[in-house]
Amino acid sequence: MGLKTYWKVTEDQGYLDDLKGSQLKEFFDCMAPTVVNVENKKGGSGSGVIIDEGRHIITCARVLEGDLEPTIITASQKDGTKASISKYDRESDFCVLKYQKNKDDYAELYLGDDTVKNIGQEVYIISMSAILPHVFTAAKITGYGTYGTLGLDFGNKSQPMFMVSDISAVPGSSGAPVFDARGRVLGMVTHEHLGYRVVRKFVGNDAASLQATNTSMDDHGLCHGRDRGESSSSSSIEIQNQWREIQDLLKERLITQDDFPWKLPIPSSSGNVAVEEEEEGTLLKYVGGVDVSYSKELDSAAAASTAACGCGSLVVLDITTPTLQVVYQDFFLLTNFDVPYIPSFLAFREAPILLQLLQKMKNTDNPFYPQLLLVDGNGLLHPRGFGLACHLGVLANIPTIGIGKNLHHVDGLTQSGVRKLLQAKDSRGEDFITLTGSSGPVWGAAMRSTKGSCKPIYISVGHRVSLNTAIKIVKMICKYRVPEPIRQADIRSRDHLQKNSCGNGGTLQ
DNA sequence: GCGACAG
DNA sequence: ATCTTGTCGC
Ligand SMILES: [Mg+2]
Repeated sequence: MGLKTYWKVTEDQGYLDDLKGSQLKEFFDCMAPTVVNVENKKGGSGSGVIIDEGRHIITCARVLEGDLEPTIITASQKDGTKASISKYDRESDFCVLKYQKNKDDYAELYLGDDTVKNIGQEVYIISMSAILPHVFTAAKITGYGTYGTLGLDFGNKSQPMFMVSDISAVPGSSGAPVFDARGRVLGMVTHEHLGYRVVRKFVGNDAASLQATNTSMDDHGLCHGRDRGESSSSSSIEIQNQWREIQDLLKERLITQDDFPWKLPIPSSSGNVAVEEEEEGTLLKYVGGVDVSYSKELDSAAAASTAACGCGSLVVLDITTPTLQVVYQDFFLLTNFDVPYIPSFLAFREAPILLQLLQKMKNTDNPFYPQLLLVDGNGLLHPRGFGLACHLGVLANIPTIGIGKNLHHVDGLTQSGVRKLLQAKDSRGEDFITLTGSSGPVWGAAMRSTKGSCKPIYISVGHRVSLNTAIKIVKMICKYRVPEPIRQADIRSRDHLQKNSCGNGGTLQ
């Protein structure tokens, strides 16, 4: 019995690597004994984690539903034991329990406010419901904020939170610990919101709470991260400043050169796809497309508000087939979606949904996981050079290309100006122009993807694919004006939303 | 100050 | 993005 941590994980430039293969099971076997089930007398239950030798458990306050003597099931106490409450803070949804029998393994709390720099990091959630054995999920940190900035009308508005993508809506995961790859507890699961989980972060302030409850600071693992004064407000300006900060941070991880393990198929003059000699290395075969469709919320409760319902889609096409066959599709339905669209902040509306779809494929080791992702939205062609395509690429660490169907006016570029240049170029046989802003840099390219159309599409670098390569690839996957992966994602998400959204659930054949 | 502004 | 009918042309 003692402190459990997982040390086999490697680190790269200060970032923990994701757990791979057999590490996942090892990690689970190592950390699961620290996770307990908490059941209240009303029959409601959630999870918690043991944090010291003194048999203290952290869980979220709402799990108790007012019960002052919940029942705990631990790895060594399968039949349950009563616990008392050492600390209860409804405002920040934080609760410390103490139980008497046995000593169990415990986990280390990570009290830090540097989660911000870890957006994109993979985290691991273990929950324990009353009946099931421990349940394990890998997820990614997709954003951060506070109760206020996340739009949650509950408790202390400045309580730091972060969001994780998480596919399994496991009952009993409230209060479940969210571990980093080392097995340190970064936070605990609280709400589900807009299709992802909200995690209450543990920060420096919580150390004081723990000391006040006689938890022994010496014999339990407490390690402090870099703390920063937490100030927040939920005004639109403040949220946009926070979002800008996230974009600037993530941009440091952006790669704008070719950096991928596959090779491009070279279209031969006969029209068939020929291989650039059978060299070593895989060919590009699976290209993904993502999109989100929306419609008005029909639900009576939310009808008057701005809330909408939506459907995110991820499709994968086999580009080695002449018809560009769709070999995979998945959808994510949303209800009560009220994150606004604000120009240049599209990623904060759509990325959490799309990341979740990617994470689901990754967690299930799906053989069609895309080697490249085309994104319905710009990459570098963005006021701060970090549009949705960059955002998704960095967070999911996947090569991406940004596709815009309209021009986002940046650095003096205008629709009409672009079209004039394109017409001039057209007479010289070229079908694209590079978009050079009035301040110098190249933001992307405008391309006539169909012979007849005068309205171009806008291609820009997302992540790990250069502009030249992006143009080559887009040219080979355009059946119509909009590149086929995006076109399919668009068509299928709208179709799926129409057939499965509010009011239509299950009533259609 | 005003307009423009991916999806 | 969504709400929407017809209409023009290949
Ligand atoms: Mg779209």
